[in-house]
Order: sequence, then C-alpha cells, then structure tokens
Amino acid sequence: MVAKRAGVSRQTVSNAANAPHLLRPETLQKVLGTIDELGYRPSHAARALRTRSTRVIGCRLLPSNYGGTGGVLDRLLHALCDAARSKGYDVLTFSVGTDDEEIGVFEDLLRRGAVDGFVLTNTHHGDVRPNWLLAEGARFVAFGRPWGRDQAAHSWVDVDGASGTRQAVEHLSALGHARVAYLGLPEGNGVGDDRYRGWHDAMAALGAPTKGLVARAEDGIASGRAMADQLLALPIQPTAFVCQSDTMALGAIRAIEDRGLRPGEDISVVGFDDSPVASLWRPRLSSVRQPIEAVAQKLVEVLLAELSGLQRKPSRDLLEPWLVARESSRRAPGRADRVSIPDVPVRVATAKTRFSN
Amino acid sequence: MVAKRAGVSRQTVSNAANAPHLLRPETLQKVLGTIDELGYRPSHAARALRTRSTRVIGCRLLPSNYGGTGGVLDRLLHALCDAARSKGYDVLTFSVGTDDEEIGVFEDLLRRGAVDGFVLTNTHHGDVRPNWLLAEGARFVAFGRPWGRDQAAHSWVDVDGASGTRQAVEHLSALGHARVAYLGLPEGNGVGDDRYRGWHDAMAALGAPTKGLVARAEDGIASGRAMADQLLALPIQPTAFVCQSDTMALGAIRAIEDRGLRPGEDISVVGFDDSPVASLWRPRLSSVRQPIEAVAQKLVEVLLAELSGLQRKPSRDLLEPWLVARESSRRAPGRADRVSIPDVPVRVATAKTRFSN
DNA sequence: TTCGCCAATATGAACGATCAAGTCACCTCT
DNA sequence: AGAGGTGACTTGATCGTTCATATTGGCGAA
Repeated sequence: MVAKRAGVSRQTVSNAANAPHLLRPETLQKVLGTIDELGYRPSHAARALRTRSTRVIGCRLLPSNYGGTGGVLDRLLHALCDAARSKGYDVLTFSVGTDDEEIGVFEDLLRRGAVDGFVLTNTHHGDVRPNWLLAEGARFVAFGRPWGRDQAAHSWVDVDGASGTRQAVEHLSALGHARVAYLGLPEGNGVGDDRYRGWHDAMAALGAPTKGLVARAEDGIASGRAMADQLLALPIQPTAFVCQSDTMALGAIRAIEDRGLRPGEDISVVGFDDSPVASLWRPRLSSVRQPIEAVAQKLVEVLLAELSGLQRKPSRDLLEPWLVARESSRRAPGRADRVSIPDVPVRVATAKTRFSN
Repeated sequence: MVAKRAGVSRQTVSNAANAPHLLRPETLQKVLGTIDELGYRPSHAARALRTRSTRVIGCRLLPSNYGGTGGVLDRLLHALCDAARSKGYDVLTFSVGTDDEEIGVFEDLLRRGAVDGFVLTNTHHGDVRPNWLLAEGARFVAFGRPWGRDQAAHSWVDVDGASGTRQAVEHLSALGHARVAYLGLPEGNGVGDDRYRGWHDAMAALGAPTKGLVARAEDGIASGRAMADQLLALPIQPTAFVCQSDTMALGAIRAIEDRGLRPGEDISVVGFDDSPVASLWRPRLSSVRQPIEAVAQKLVEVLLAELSGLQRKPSRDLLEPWLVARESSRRAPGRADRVSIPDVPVRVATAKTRFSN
C-alpha cells in the first residue's frame, strides 16, 4: 500500500476513505492529499475479499424488443448503471434465454461472490426466480410486482399501469371520445390485467360503456390489426383505442387505414411504453411513458437498503407513468360540441406515488 | 476452504480446477466429486486478488437509438455477454455521456482493478480514447476501425460497410435499377465515408452514373426526407435509394409518398443496420444487416488473446454484412425487359473476411 | 546400495484491503 | 495522585486464492 508514504499506517489511510471522522482534520488533509497525488484507488478485489461485498449488482439483459416492451428495459439498464455508479456500485450484465438459466447464473455469481444482489426484471405469474432467491437468502429487488403471490414477500418497484391506461381514457374523454375501446393481452398476464383494469375503471367512472369494446390477444402488429379490425366492424364503431403496447397501437393504426379512415383524425389511438417508433410513426403515436429513470433510482435505493441489512420489511413502490400526447389522439370528429366532461390536462411531469414504508 | 474435506491440500483442489493434468486421475475424480458435492465455486475476489485478473470486461452502454444505429449496439451488448460468459468472463457496463467521461470511468475501473480490459464502441475521427488506453497500457479491442489514424495501433473488429452498400447496389441493379441514388452522412465521418465508397465503387463497376445522385447530411427521418425530396425533384428521378441508415431510409419513403409514389413499387429503398423498425414499417424495409453476433465473438476472442499476453501484434478483422431484402426494394417498374445485368443472388449467410493475423 | 530424477502432493507466503484489538498521550474526575 | 476515559492512531490477523518452493515416495540406472 503505497499511500503509506503519507507517514501514517495502512489503517489510517483506510479510515481516511471509509471513516474520515476518526481522523484529525490535519491528518485527513495530508492523507487525502497523498491519495490523489498518487492516484490511489482501493483495490476492488482486496476490499471485496475482506468485506465480502463487491459493490456490484447483477442484472439480466433482455432482448431489446422483448415482449413488445419497446426498449423499456434498455432504458432501464442505462438508468440503472447511472444510478448505481452514483452510489459507488457497478452493474454486471448477463444474457440468458430462460428463467431457469437465469437462476443458473444467479447461483454462479452468488457462489463466486461476484455480485451483492440482483435486479429482477420481467416478473410474471408463476415466476420461480423470487422463490429461489428468497430460499438462498439472496438480496434482490424486482422491477415489477410479484404477480399472483404475496406482495410482501420481497421488495419491488413497479409502474402503475392502471393509472397509465386511466390517463389515456381521461385524455381521450377530454377530447370528446365516448366509445373508447381497449386492446390488450389475454387475461392471466399481470401487466396486461393491470392495464386493462385502468381502462375499465376509468370508463366506468365516466359512466361510459365498456361492453363489447374489448379485444384481448397476443402482442404484435398483426394481432393488434386483427383485434382493431374486429372492433371497427361493429355497427357502432369505437372512436378511439387504448392499447396495452405500442405494437398493438401500430396494428390498430393499420386497421384504421385499411378501412380508408385517418388515424388520429377519424379515430384516435394511444399506445403504451413510448417506444422509439412511437415518435417516428405517422401519425406520431400518443403513448404512456413509464418513469424509468425514477424506477432505476428507486431500485438501486431499495437494493442498497436491503444490502445494508437495515431494511427490515420488504418495500413496495408504485410509480406513476404519464401520457405523451401526439397526433394519433385528437378531438373526436363532430363531437366538439358534445363534450360533456371538462378538459383534463395531460400530465407531463413525473409524479410518484409511494406505498408503504 | 471447505473442499479440503476431500482429504487433500488446498493446492491440490486449486490444481484440480486449474491444472487437472497435474493430478492422478483418481485424486482428480475424488476432488472434483467433493467440489460439486459441496457446490464450491472459487471466490471471485480472492482469485482476482491473487492473480490480478478479474475475468471481467468493461463496456460502455450507448443510448439505444444512438446515432441512428438502430439497436445495433444493444444487439452487440447481448452477444458480448453471451460470448464472454462462454469463455468464463463477465461484462460490466457503464453509461456515460461523453468520451471524456468514459475515460474517467476507464481510469476508475483500471485503478481499482475492477476489469481486465475494455470493448470500445463507436470509434470515430479524432477519438481520444484509444490514445489514452494505449498510453495507460490498458488492454482493449475496438468495435470499429481507428478512423483516420494508424490502423495497426491497436486491435479492432469491424463490419465492412462498403461491402454492405455494394451489396445493396448489386441487389438493386439485379432488379433492373440503373439510377440508384445514395443518402448518407456528410464527408468526414468514417462509417459514412466507408458506406459511401461502397455505393460509389459498385456503381462505377457497373458503369452506372453517380453524378448528381448523392445527398449527404445529418441522420434522421426529416433529414432523409429532405435529401430524398431534393433528388426526386431532378428532371430524371432516381429509381432507387441506398441509404446509410434505416432512419434516412424511412425519410426517403416519406418523401416518395409525399409525391404520390409508392415506395417499393415505384421507387425502391434500402436501409442500413436492419433496426427493429425495418420489419415493422410499411412497406417492410430492405436493409443491410451487420453480423453482430460474429463481431461479439471476435471481439471477445481478440480481447482474451490480448489479455493472455501471447498476442504480439494488434489484430484487424473485417466482417461481412449481408442484405435482408424486403418489400421496399423491388423490380424497377417498366424495366423488366431491360435488365442487362445477370441476377446476383442476395447473400443470406454470414460470410466473413479475415484480414491479417 | 546409492544416487538422481520425476510425479504427486503439501506448505508457507503473498495479493491489498478491513476488522478487532492494542498502544499511547492527554484529560478529567475524585 | 491514581483511576478511568477518550481521541488518534498503530498493529496483528484475516478474507480465499494461487505462486513458488518444499517434501515425499517410487523407480531406474550407475
């Protein structure tokens, strides 16, 4: 340890970095001086060996366009790296095909002591990963609620999807739309059910009909197109679509065009996740945007709390998404005079709602 | 070290893992048996401390839609993680805004001994990072040639962009297109000039005119649209566009539509990078796809060779991209009878060309 | 028999940090 | 004056490996 050239002991140098209050101000100055004079940084390996903590967080890398999430997880990874580094942590990534393989990597990384904890993404019904991690006593936070299980079993951070679709309905309603249809995933998917619920409750709250205005099927442009086409074939067409993904929304736009109608002008469409295509498509797609940067910060914050051991109970955080309004959602044609609901301003700031703790 | 319960010494266990040939087959069996009976994995930290090698590779995370690369770097990161893990390495990511910040992170990670080497992405003219790394004696490989400097200064792996645009021209020519225009970045960008050269040389080789068929400006849909519009205003319109990015290609499609023409049918368009939108757009966009998985494998291979110290000279590898033909590029209208060039089959396999070493 | 050599395994030291306990001077209280 | 406490450091041990070097036993050749 070269920094001992400051004329003090190893431990004093160590303290200068980790517990400055133990040093006399003048010694502290002297030590800190020689530290950055020599460009010294404590060895990651040695510190990890001694303290049994690596200051590294593991995170699975999911395919970019995974499940129609449209780059949400990419943004998350970026934000996660930033948030982690600002707290002195690094992020180690790995790419696996299945949850079981992911558990294999968890085991490897934990046994070798290569990471302190994990950020879990893409939680879903029947997810085996939380069970495994809990059984191993590993530290982790999930991005996504523990769908279909005890919400208090472990810490998680999630975005309120129901609020997102609710905002979309309110936005459309304010634009004079009464028949707002919903395109989503089939029942049984946590995220899908959540978003569906938001649409349904918002419609009910407005006293608007919901019956016959729902189509649910797998994600994808083709799927969205087929679902929208089916609803557009109804005697009384919907005047707007709220979709659970941007891909479905793009499909809806196609279906609208197929019938010679103008998306945005004749029939409005709102997507979800604000993927890169949303602002590239014509008409530019209105979409619900998740506060990913805030999610990442929260994830790191919660994980560090878990790692510190001070955290007793698992924490739960639900963050608010917001609507980005573009040309695909506009005033309902011929309805300008029949608006009965006062305009609801579209929220543009990142509002947070905090649960528990 | 619990595995000593096999009744042998630490070192023997160590050898079982690192130098099995030193052990008598029966001892090896016994040791390996207890190793996985106890689920033992060598401590990352201790090994790193002793051997001064962490088996971790650092890699900067670039924004998903960085510079119109349309997800290429995301694919690279995935492939990199896979390739690294298959060799017993892990990937540590960080997200920074500028090259200088990146150097800051390099310094931090190297000084702390948190990584063995780096993969450099997005190399460009006047890039200061290679200089810094070389001066520090750090190990690294670049994805991208050292534009505008000595190509032998350090190891790199790149994709032959000129070959990509050449393939695009040959493809269009085979479809009967004679006036194939080019939309690209302004002169001075390495990648841009490379792709331009491919178009230019291929056109020249076919004896086709190039003059007045070029527009070069910044990347983006709007930019591509404006450039294409300008060329479409010529007395004799081009019948096809080869673009240096998918975003520019989408712009070209817009410009074609603006004039009431049908992209793909009246005028063909080929993009570059095969970004996710390419197959989502209507018409689906033909695009040149980079062999990113092969690039990642090569990067890891080369970096490990550098790390092993056996590598004497920097290595240079140029890989071949291939064209993915879709509906945006079709037979030139009214030219079916005037095809003078024999059909060139579109390559669909990942061919590699190897330079040096 | 004796020596040397090799193969197989064991032992001590080191990597660079932190923890826990120790030293030492100085100060306060009785 | 002595006991006790406290602030500001220092010292020895330790984390779990691998390196370098030792030890051991067996075997072949002189």
